[in-house]
Amino acid sequence: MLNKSFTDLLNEMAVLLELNQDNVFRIRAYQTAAQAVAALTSDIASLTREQLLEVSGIGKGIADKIEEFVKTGHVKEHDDLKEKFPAGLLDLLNVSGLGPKRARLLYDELKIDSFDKLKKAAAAGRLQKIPGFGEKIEQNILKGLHLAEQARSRMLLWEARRLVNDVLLQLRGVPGLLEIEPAGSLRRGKETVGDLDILCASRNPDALIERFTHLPSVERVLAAGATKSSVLLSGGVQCDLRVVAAGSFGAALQYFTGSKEHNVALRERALRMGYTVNEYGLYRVSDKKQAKPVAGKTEQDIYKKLGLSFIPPELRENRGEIAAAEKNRLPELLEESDVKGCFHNHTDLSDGTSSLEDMADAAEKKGWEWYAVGDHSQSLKVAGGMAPAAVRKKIEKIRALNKKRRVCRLLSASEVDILADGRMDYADDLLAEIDVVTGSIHSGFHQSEEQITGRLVKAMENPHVDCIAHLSGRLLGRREPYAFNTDKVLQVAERTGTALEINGQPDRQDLTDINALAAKKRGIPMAVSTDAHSTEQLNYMSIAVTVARRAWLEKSDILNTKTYPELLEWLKD
DNA sequence: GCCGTTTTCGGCCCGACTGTTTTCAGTCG
Repeated sequence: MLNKSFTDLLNEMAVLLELNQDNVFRIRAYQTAAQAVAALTSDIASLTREQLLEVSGIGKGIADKIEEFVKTGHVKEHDDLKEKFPAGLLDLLNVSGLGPKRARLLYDELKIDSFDKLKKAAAAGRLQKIPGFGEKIEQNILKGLHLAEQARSRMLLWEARRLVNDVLLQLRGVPGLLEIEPAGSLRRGKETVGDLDILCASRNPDALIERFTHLPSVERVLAAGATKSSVLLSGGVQCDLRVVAAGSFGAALQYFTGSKEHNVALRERALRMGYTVNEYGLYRVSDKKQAKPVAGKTEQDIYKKLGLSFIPPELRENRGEIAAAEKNRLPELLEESDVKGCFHNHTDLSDGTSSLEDMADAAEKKGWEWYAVGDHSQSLKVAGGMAPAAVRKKIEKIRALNKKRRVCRLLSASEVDILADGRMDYADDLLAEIDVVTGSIHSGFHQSEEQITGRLVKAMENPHVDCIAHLSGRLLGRREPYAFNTDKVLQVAERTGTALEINGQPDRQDLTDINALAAKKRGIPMAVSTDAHSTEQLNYMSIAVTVARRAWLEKSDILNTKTYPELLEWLKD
């Protein structure tokens, strides 16, 4: 699959073109194209020129470059640009306060092309001698340099939610506060979050900014204006606060939820309809002074005035949601309250930390109607995988427990390893006794694409395997997905009716939103799972549901929304 | 470089904050 490397190439082209001070719209076109390629599920190498040109954001120029890249592994213009600027110069753009213009100036004037040279020049006071630079900018660059060196990668959605809730709690009591809501990629439910955005409506913005910049967890104040402030929380997470009047809250929430691409498309639509939209409201273009907003108090009003049904934040990525909203054809997204149970989880019989009884109690407490209690299979020694005899004993225990339980019905489940040669880790007769069999890969990550695809296909063709867990095997920030042919695997899942899991572990989130959407298009059933290893981790269901929502999934796409009798019916099939 | 409910040419989203400057450029989101 060349898509990832080509996406990276397009993004790097955009940066290089910025340094080259190329046309800003050409630069934007490369960024848009990178987004478009990232959202494709088919390999760019497998698409015809006609198919490429159908993709919005890809025109003749980019299509040429795709063909060149597929054929030769290079793009000449990219190579030429890279030749022009030293590699270290690109790194410098990661320094906050240093954009393409200033970086270029530093390179032209002082031949600065590395963190090291930048640090020395700034410390010696040589930057402030450059026209347009001054003492403050020099100091800010030094600070930015320090931050970049201890650069924090994006945090996981789960962690971001925890951090933002902590800040919200401390701001809720500030006098004059009317509304407060997290925005940004966190509200859109992106798998990782760069920094935290919080939006408020208040009668007393000063008090809010004052409290915000003095929170105990604030390490440094980056900016503090009348309506906007940025701080660095301890641990290096940036948190931005915006304050608006109540009448603008909806417009501002829409604005700061993004995504940028969604907002650009929305504002272009607004202009075509004779409106202009900013964070304060929707205005007629003829209303030059923006005296009378047409909408602004709620997000719903903004979308309605633009002839659109309300677009849930998770869909705002400019992947066709505006066209769908126009035709009133948005999906009715899965809600966590639709979920009636979970397939994939563990107990202390393998590598979990809670007992079978405690897990079952916790599932019941979540209001679930059924719960398939799982554990690892025998090969996964590091996780205390269970031998066949232990599995049979566990099945007996579950049957006995079920006799005493009324509310949440228990089923037996197992996460069974797909071995290096594609066989399942238990014999078929045992698999037949287990209610829910989930197959997963925990070994042989470095096998070839053919081998791993073959293992997944063989597992799905086993009639006892109900579901495949964490399809790609990635761990966010730690492990790349193993090599497998997505199209082929989805094709076989469609044919065999094998379900695919959306794993809610914060560092997995696997299927990805893009693959889950591709699976939906083929009508493949999916399961949202917690993969819980303790009672608390059953709350990871919220993460799995968020991924499903980002993938446009509805109740009917998800097995967990089935009632207990419906579930038994599906398992029988 | 892309795109079309004005357009195949001429547009391309919008504003806050900061710092270096006396009206604006650069950066950021």
